[in-house]
Amino acid sequence: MLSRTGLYALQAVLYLVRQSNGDAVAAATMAADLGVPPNYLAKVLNRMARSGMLTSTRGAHGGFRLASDPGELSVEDVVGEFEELLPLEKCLLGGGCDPTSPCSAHRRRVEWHGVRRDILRHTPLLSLLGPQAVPEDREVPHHRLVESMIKVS
Amino acid sequence: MLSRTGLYALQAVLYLVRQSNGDAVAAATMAADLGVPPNYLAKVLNRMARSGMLTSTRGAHGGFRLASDPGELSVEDVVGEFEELLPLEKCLLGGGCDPTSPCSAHRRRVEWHGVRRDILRHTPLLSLLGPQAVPEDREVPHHRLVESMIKVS
DNA sequence: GGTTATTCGGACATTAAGATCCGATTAACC
DNA sequence: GGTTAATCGGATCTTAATGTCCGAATAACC
Repeated sequence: MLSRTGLYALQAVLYLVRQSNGDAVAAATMAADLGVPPNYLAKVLNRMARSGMLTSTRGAHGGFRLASDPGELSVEDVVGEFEELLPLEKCLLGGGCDPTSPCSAHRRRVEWHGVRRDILRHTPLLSLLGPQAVPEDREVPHHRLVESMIKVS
Repeated sequence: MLSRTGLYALQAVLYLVRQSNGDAVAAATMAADLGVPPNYLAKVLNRMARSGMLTSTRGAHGGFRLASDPGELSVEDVVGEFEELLPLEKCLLGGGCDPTSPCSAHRRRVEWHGVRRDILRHTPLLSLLGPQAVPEDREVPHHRLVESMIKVS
């Protein structure tokens, strides 16, 4: 469900959260610490900087910093930039139902899409760092979980 | 999370469930009805036949049939064949923790893997065909859902 | 102002998944 | 037994994601 790229983004942000002295971190050191491909991580970081999630400074002592309070971030905030799952033209069951009056299976897929986004949006980034930090842990019906795992698009 | 191939497998089995007269269905007709690439679907069906989920008969009036009662099948039964997500050598947070004494983040990932499999295993295939057919719909903690979406391996 | 450490971003390479092609085999039907 | 309709499975092509390389820009420090 998460692309490798999205996973790198998540790792990078979590890394910066754990660093949390004010220093910028160079892409190369971050990559070495995380054990991920340095040049590719650089690209991912660059993209995150352009999207406003990180700030970057060039030159000596440069690198990347979090642009905002990580306590405010959701998983979706981090990962959304890298996950394009928009179109839903085709019906899972193969009926040629058109977008204006979709069949029931079709409608469910659209729902799933929303469910997934919703869940990622409502999950605080920091909750991934430990079981202690999960505020308001809502229960989700079992079958919806499966639905959210099914690739949309 | 589901590969496209896994999705094809799911579509194919659901298609056969909905057919449900005793006739075998040719890969080509199934592909046409579902709107998926015929030659590729043929390969997927072939693999399912070899794994024992479908039976295949060659020649005229040949094609594919379900090998067993679909009511007994879980989503995992259908999809598991196509989803290899085994190794977990590396720790998400980059600490070089070894497999014998993994760090807490590492341990969580192992959990996630199990959670995902468990969920797919406990979801009846037929529950995907409509909201009516979901027996014993257990509730799952929200954060576990997110964990299960994070790509394992 | 020169040197050094870094990001920036475009061009290119690699890889795995997805998809296609086709000849060989097999079963039904005449 | 020949024809037809299907699976079988190996070889190959395509595409998108991932990953590498490198020159240019830029900021800190001497």
